[in-house]
Amino acid sequence: MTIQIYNTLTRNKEPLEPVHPGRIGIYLCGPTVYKEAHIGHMVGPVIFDCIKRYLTYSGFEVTWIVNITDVDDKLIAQSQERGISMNQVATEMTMDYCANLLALGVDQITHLPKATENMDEIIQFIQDLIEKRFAYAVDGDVFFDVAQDSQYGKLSNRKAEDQQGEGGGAAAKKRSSGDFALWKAAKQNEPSWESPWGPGRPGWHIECSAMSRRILGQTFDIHGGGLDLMFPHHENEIAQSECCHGQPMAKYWVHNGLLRAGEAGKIGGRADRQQGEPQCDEEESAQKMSRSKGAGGLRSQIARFGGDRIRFCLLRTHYRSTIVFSDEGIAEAGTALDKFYTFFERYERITSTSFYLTGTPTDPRRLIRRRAAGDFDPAGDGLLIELKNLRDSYLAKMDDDFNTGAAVSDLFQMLSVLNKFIDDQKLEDSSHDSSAMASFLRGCETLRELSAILGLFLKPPQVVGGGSGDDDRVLDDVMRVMIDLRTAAREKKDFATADQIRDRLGELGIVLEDRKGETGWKRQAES
RNA sequence: GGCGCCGUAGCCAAGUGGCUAAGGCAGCGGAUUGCAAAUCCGCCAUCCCCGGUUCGAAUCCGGGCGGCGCCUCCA
Repeated sequence: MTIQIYNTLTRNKEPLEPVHPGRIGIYLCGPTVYKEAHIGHMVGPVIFDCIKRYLTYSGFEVTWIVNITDVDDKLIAQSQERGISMNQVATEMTMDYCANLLALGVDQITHLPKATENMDEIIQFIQDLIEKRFAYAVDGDVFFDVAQDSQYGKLSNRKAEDQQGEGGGAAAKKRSSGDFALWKAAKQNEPSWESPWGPGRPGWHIECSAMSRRILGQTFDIHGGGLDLMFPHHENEIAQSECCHGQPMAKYWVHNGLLRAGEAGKIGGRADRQQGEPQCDEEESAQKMSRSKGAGGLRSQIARFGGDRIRFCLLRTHYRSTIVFSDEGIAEAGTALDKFYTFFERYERITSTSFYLTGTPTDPRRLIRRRAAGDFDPAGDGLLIELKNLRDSYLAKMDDDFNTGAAVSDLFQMLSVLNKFIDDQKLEDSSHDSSAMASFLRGCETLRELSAILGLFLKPPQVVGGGSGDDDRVLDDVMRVMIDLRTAAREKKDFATADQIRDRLGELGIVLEDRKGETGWKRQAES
């Protein structure tokens, strides 16, 4: 019943015990907003969105921070390249980032603090470190003195010497190569802030130490980020914060696996490997998203496939493992999710209400029933006993380090159970038993409850294809005509004509479904 | 070179000491259907290789082989 959480710091699962009972603070390293977000940037936010939902569901009051790095070398480079201010670049890309988050259903973030809006806190933090002799200023730069930190490297199991940090001119100023910049003196024409060491800007790591302290305190519960940030970024955050405060920065360090762009075919060997054919092509190998061409296509991908589908692709795998993100994977997720969408249509025909409104008294964002509230007594009802077992199984998996990949299977099983119940009880006929209907409705609430934890099915999928509402209304009218004509043909046993209509529509991506007494239609999912 | 991860069915993917190894996609057989679609039922893996620990291992240890990440301000 206690939630277990994997802690990178100890390389073990540990029971989640908050610093302050009943409350949990989460800090997730967010993006540097210098260009459009890509799908790889969404992995952390999506999994942490689920984690927050689940913790809230489990009774905790959760504060979740995602920082926005809006001052940085790459931002400066972009602004110079585009001839606009750094602030303008940052504003544009922050909006892009947030738009993508919302499209994927990530709406649980409490604060999105920006580095540039926390300069006082950052400067104060650096001053504290200098006073405590963990940092030193040289010609307008300030460096962290790694040699003073006996604990350095405990997160990633590395030594200070491994940290290269700033090269070039900065290297000469450092006491040792492992030292890293807390403050960088401004060069010509660079945006800068006044400080005790002269005009400059913060180094990469310090904003996280400063902002997490301001909002969450000196020691907070969960610090997250991609696996690639473990070293040097998180290691340096720990060094700064723990040297400054003399207490742990975060209790649990949670790292999500990275995404790779999947390519069909054999994976080629490493370039630096000597043996074997030297001719295998790098083209073939799956590659990490961050530097690949996958960037930029995110918004169109979400528009094309729908946020739930992308989200499902990310949640069907355990968050700590690598996700291979491929076209085939998206297509497969589409087929899998269609089972749910088909069920929701069925639900609507039976109940005349939208599944998306089930158990949602108010704002869909708040659609998190408390765990205790969702519990129920099956009271000997066969359907409810099955669903209760699946619910228990699901919750046990989520309790075990947020195992969304495993939990998903219970959702599919619930779907089968509910579909079977509809078939067996003939709920689609008018003559069904009212107590069966009551069980059904209760069962659907559980499906709603559990899928909401993953942030799935919170709203209907947008109509794929992007027609305006008017177009859709016209299309629906036209489809009525087609269906009427076909129905007439079928009644005359003119199946050749009926099948021709269905086949031709099929070529257009429209699927007809003959049910008792009526024929429905829908568009085939985009793949 | 240093640190770390992974190898489960045609594909994706849970499971990390003990019931018949989840679930999804694809496929096959059946129910249903005028035929389909949707839905339901059934079938479909002994877990990269070798050795060890154990009453018992996909799960622990050792050794191979193979894939991947970080060590470059990339989530």
